[in-house]
Amino acid sequence: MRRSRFLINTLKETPKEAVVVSHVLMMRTCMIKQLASGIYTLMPLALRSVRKIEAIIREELDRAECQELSMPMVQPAELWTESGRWQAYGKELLRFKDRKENGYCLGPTHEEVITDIARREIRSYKDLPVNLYQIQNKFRDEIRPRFGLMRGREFLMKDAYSFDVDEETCNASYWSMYEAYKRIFTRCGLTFRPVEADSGAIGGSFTHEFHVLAGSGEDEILSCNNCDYAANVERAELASVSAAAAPSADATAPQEVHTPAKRTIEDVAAFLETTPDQCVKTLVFRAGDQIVGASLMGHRELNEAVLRGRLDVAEMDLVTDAATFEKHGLCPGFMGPINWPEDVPLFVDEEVMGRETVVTAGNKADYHLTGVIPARDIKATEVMTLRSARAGDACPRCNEGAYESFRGIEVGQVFKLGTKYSQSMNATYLDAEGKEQVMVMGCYGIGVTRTMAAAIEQNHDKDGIIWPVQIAPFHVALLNLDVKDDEVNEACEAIFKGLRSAGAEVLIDDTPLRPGPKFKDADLIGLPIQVKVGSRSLKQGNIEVKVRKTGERRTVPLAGAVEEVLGLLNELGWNASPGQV
RNA sequence: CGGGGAGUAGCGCAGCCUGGUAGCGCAUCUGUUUUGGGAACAGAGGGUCGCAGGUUCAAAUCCUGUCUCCCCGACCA
Repeated sequence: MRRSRFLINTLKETPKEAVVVSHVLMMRTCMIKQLASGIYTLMPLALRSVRKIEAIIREELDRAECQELSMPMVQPAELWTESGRWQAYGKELLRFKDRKENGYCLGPTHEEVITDIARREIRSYKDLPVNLYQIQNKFRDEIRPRFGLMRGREFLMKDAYSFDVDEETCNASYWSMYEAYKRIFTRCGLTFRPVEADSGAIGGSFTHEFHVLAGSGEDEILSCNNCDYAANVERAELASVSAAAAPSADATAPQEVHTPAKRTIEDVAAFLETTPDQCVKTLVFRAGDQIVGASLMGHRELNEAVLRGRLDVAEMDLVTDAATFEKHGLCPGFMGPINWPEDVPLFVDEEVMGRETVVTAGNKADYHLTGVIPARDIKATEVMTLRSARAGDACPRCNEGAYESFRGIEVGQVFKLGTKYSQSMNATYLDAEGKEQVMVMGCYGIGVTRTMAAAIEQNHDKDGIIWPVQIAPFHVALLNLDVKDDEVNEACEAIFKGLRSAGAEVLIDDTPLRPGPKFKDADLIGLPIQVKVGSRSLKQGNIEVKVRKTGERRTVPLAGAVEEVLGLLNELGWNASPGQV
């Protein structure tokens, strides 16, 4: 493709609405154009990369014996009423009516449609298992679309659905997809982690999320450095802490210490010449119409979701108003589990009870207590796991490793659905005894456009994108530095044809710009290999090759240029056969 | 939905307070000179100032309403 014929207007300046790197770089390279909030046109450059990702997905799913189909994006309300989601899905489901006043929605996902297909077409256990997938635009009316393609309202998704005769074969389908996903993201040239996730409302099932690791990721992931366990920090399990032994009868009582104006854990710890992990902090929340306290060690963060779940409330806020503190005799900045007001339930993290002695506040202005023995002194309404896991915590699975922390972008999820939809929509088959059975389902999603955004989040530098070769829009940027020089033009043409006949995709910069802007643009667009042909080095019979990722430059004879580039592309993983990954 | 910010040329911005009919940089087009890490000069095109009312002799500017976009939070496959 000739740059002079390719629709791409790069920007020197960053459009002000873009705040994350993938959004900025996609705007600057003319990959996407915003039409409305969370709704984008994929320009030719972006679409080429999307097609590469799709091709990898198709190859790997075909290998896993999945079948591609295409379902309508517009779906009738009746199907959603049948599954119960017309009510349950909420405002994220974009609904509308046709001229006959019939209800429709734009598909945010396709469980209803695929289950309808399955119940019509699959009648016998001999027809199972089946795995059907599509790659299609989805629409979800997100509360707050943001970050370009990272969280759009309309986005390209691969969604697959498996149907099995029972739990056991469903598990096999699930793990087959899990393995396919690992191959897909590996082949996309991405660094990722499969992460255990919470099955949420659908009890008894299991699910994994696939996260591309990137510092800008929205999710924090904890991963064991010894075994395979990895989980979103919100639901990472913790090794339980056993309570400390009861103290001897003659153990000393807590000592009251004057700590004027030392309100934060850091201040108190510093003042008392100790560390936050020796001090107990206590927070007070309003959950509905009740006030509750929560105590945990000072270096910990409270897992609010756990406390909300325990209290069975959807919302919970930190208490900040003086009136409430006063009403319960609480002293902000000096709240502790000792002398705790009886009318306020107090939940204490088990880690606190595992300590022999701790420092706490004493519910008295400007005073803390040292030498508090939790087993003797703290009267908890309930001891439970309130703390969030964090890097360094022992792994609860293997009991040998410790957690490491990563930031990740969720690009895929595999989910064992069980019979949620097959039950409600009556998707059944006849087993070998002629008895009617409910199919067992799984669903499997990959955010294709989000994967592309995540690839950029993970692979860029200050100059621009650094495309993994497998999903790069083109493989080579061929820069003609002197379009008025016939020899340079001929050399470019020869390299262009040579690379193309070897299967490499080349974007040849044949514009009459000066070399400087061409170099800047090539770095910005970030194709894996740059080939620079100019009259200066061509006089010596040479051209220059640069590897975008490493910055390495080689001067090579024109005659060997094509071979050199192909070699470098292969080193970068181009044409790696699927079996090698 | 709560809080904050912004809509003026394709992009980035100034002008608004103090009303007088729109400007700068980049980009685009023409020409000349340049040509290996975002060139210089000369010229040109392009904007109903988000939209609708109102005040006024006169509105980008003041007032009212409204729409859109972005950020933080809540929420979320």
